[in-house]
Amino acid sequence: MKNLNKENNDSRRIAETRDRLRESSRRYGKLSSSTAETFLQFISTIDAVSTHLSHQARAKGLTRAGLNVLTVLRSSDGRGCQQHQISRLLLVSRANVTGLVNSLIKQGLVERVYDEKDRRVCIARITKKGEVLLDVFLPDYHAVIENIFSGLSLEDKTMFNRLMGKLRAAIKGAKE
Amino acid sequence: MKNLNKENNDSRRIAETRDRLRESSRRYGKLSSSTAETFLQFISTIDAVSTHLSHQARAKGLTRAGLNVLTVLRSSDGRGCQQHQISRLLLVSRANVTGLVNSLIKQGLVERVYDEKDRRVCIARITKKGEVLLDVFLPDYHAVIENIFSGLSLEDKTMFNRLMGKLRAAIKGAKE
DNA sequence: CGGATATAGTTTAGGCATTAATAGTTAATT
DNA sequence: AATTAACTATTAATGCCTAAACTATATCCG
Repeated sequence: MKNLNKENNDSRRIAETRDRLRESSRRYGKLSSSTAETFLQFISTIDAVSTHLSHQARAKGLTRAGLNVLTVLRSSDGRGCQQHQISRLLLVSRANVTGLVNSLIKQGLVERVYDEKDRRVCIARITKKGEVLLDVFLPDYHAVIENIFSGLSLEDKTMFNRLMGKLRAAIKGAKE
Repeated sequence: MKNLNKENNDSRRIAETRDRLRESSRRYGKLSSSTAETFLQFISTIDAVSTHLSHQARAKGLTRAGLNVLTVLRSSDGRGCQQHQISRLLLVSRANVTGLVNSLIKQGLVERVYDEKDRRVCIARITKKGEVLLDVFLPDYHAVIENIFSGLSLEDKTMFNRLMGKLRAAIKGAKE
């Protein structure tokens, strides 16, 4: 019953957003109705996926941002990473990495080591505790992701990838 | 030349993220390679679209959050909206709406009116200045959105909508 | 009527993200 | 060798976002 209400609310919410978009499209004439609908579908889905994954992480005391940093460090195999590398890999600012690493250190999941040769850089390294946490958390997290895409056949996924590539290509084109 | 480097960097970044995902998939065995790739494509595209749209808005002194509030208020046709309605429509917390409306008021784009009948509620209403701003901004913004999806045919868009619906359905199913 | 319950909005505390300014280190140039 | 430029990381200021606690008002119902 509760779920039914939620579903109805959600459908109505999307419908109202659709109405707003259509109204704007009509007013300004710059947005085709097909694009408006596809944009709406995209935004709604991003919201849903993003919220779902954040909740999964939070339930285990993690955040998606912290998780991203941990997986980067994990894959560096003990050597650790310079913070500006993390910044580049995750497409976030260096200042943000400083903060994320600070909070991971506070949780004991990461440690900082200073480079002897180049004294500008410091290396962030995942701790044993961090590795254990990933081992416990990631299998469930991956299962959640697998489930999100479980409705898509292999052909669907190929199509999905192709469509996503087209969007990124259009954006890349617009920037040049 | 600058663009070429950027493109290469971006491709390499995505490739490295792909490697990390594959490594995790192998380690834990819960993520199929097709899902890992599709998830990567999805996340990368969300990043690109989100950054692109935010920059467009910021270039005109707007934020996407503020823009969302303004378009909701615009569509209420002078009557304005209760803040909790904005919260429900945009899927953000009431506390967040308080902050967003505050900052829009500071910019003179929105005003608060208090309800005589139910003294708990206050109505947020778009000002003339806010309407003018939308009239100036939205045509360009819509053109940007149209351009993002310009590579998709009508069939592509239909497929896109269908795939997005499947993702949301899977999430809805997981919550029940 | 009057207490329990629900609703609307704000405040507080905290996390993630940005840009701009800064300090310290290294590299390049002249 | 000294100056200049580039790079790494941090800090400060700002904005979006949340959950939870709080205030005030409205409604329900025994």
